[in-house]
Amino acid sequence: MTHSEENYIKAIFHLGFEGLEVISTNALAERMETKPSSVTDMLKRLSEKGLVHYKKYQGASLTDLGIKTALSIVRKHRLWEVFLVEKLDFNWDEVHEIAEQLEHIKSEKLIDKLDELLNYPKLDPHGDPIPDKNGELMEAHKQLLSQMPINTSGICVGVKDSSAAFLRFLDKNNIALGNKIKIVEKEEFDNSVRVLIDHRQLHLSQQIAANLYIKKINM
Amino acid sequence: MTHSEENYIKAIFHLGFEGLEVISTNALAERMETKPSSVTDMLKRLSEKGLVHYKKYQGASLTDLGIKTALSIVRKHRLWEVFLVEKLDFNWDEVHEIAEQLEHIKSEKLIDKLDELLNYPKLDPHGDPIPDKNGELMEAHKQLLSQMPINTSGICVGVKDSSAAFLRFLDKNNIALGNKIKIVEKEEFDNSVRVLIDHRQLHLSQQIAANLYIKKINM
DNA sequence: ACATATATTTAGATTTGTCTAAATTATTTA
DNA sequence: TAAATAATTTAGACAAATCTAAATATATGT
Ligand SMILES: [Mn+2]
Ligand SMILES: [Mn+2]
Ligand SMILES: [Mn+2]
Ligand SMILES: [Mn+2]
Repeated sequence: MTHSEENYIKAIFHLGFEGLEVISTNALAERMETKPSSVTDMLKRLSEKGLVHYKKYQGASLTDLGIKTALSIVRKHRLWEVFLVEKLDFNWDEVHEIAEQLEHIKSEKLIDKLDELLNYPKLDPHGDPIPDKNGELMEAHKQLLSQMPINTSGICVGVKDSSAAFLRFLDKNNIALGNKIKIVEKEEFDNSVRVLIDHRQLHLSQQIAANLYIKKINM
Repeated sequence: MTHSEENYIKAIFHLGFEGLEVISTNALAERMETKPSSVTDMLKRLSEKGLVHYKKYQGASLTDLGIKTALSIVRKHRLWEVFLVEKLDFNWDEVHEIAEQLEHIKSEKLIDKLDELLNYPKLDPHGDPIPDKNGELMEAHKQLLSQMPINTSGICVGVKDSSAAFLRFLDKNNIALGNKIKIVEKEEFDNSVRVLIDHRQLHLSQQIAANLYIKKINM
C-alpha cells in the first residue's frame, strides 16, 4: 500500500467514526484537501484492491479488510504520538504532523517494540484510544465540554472547531490544551456553562462548550 | 525532496566515500538496483535542483548543497539505527531496512530530540560515524582487518559489508564491536588470518578479514 | 414532473519514477 | 586507426497520483 492509499483509508475510517454510514466523494475530497475527481480515481483503485465497497454515485465504505488496515494505521499513528510526547518531550499540539509521516513506516516488529517501550498505552496524547495488536479499539475517553455533567473534572484535550476565530477566542481567555477544567454550573436557559480553569471562574457559551473536547480524569 | 531523490543523493555520497571521484551512471544504477536509463533521468532532475554536478557522459558528483543534504540524511539514518538498537532492543543486523524508511521523516526537531534522547552518540551500531547537527563528520581512523600487520592489536569498530548475512556470521562467532582482536598469523596462500579474540583463537577467511574494521591500539 | 442546482464521473493532461529497446558516444582492442 | 565492445543517453511506454474542464447522474424545488 502507498502512503496515499493509507491516508485515504484512514480518512474514510475517521469519517465513518464521525457518524457517516457511507462516505460521499465530496466529503472525502474535503477531508483529503483534494478534488472530487481525484477521489473517484482513488476509490476505484481501493475498490479493486478489496479495501472499500464502492458503487458509482453511491459513495464508499470500508470492507473488513479496509477496517483492519485502517486500525493498524491508526494504531501506529497514535503510538508514535505517545512516543513523541513521552520520550521526546514534544508538546501534544506538535505531534500530529510528524505522526502523519511515521504511521507509514512498515515494520511490525518496530511497532510491537515501540508499544512495549511505551508500556502498552491505552490512549494517545489527545485522549484517543489506541487499537491493540488485534485491532480491538477502546471507546474514546474524551467528550465535548457541553456533554459533561456538573462537578466533573477533566483536561482540555482538543477542539472540534479548529477555526482561527475559535482558537483566538481560546487564546484570549487563556484556555489552552492541557488546562484542568471543572464544570461548576450549567445554565438551563442557554446551555452555557460556568467552569473553573486554573482557579479562574469562566462563563462559556453553548457554542464554546460544544467545540471543546475534555478528557475525563478521576478526582 | 522525494524519498527517491534522497536515496539517490545518499548513494552518490557513499560511492564517493568508497573512493570514486566521479560517479558513473552504471555504478549508480548497480547501487540503486535500477536501470542506467532511470539513473540518467534522475541525474538530470537532481542537476536541475542544484544537488549534483552532471554533464552528459561525464558522470556525476555532489554539489555543496548535495553534500549537505546527504549528510543530513546519513545523520538521520544512523541516529535511527542507534535508537532501534539502544531503545528497542533490535539486533544490529535488523536495523538498516527500517532506518532506510525512517531517514526520510521530515522534522528537524524530531531528529534533534532523538539525538538528545540517545545522548549524542558518535557512532552507529556498525561503527560508522554520525554527522553532527552542523554536518561535521568524524574521521574514521579505522582499517580493515585484512590490512593489519602481524602481531598488531586493535578493537573491532565496524563492518564494511553490513548485510544481515555477514552480521549474523559475526554474531554466531561471538565477534562483536568493542572486542579486542590480535593478528597472530597471516596465511599467504589464501590471505586468511588467525586472530585472538577474547582469548579465543579464530581462523578467518580473507572475505571476513576484508569486511571487518579494526581501530588500532597501542600495546 | 420538469427545470435547476448539486454531486459525481469521465476525458484528457501533467509530474514522478520507472521500464525496454534503440540510438549514440566513449573506450578498448587488434 | 578502424572495428568491436562497453557505457550512456534518448525515445517511447506505463502506473500512480494529481489536476481542470466537460459530461452525466442525482437531488431539489416549485
Ligand atoms: Mn499519513
Ligand atoms: Mn491523536
Ligand atoms: Mn531510504
Ligand atoms: Mn549503519
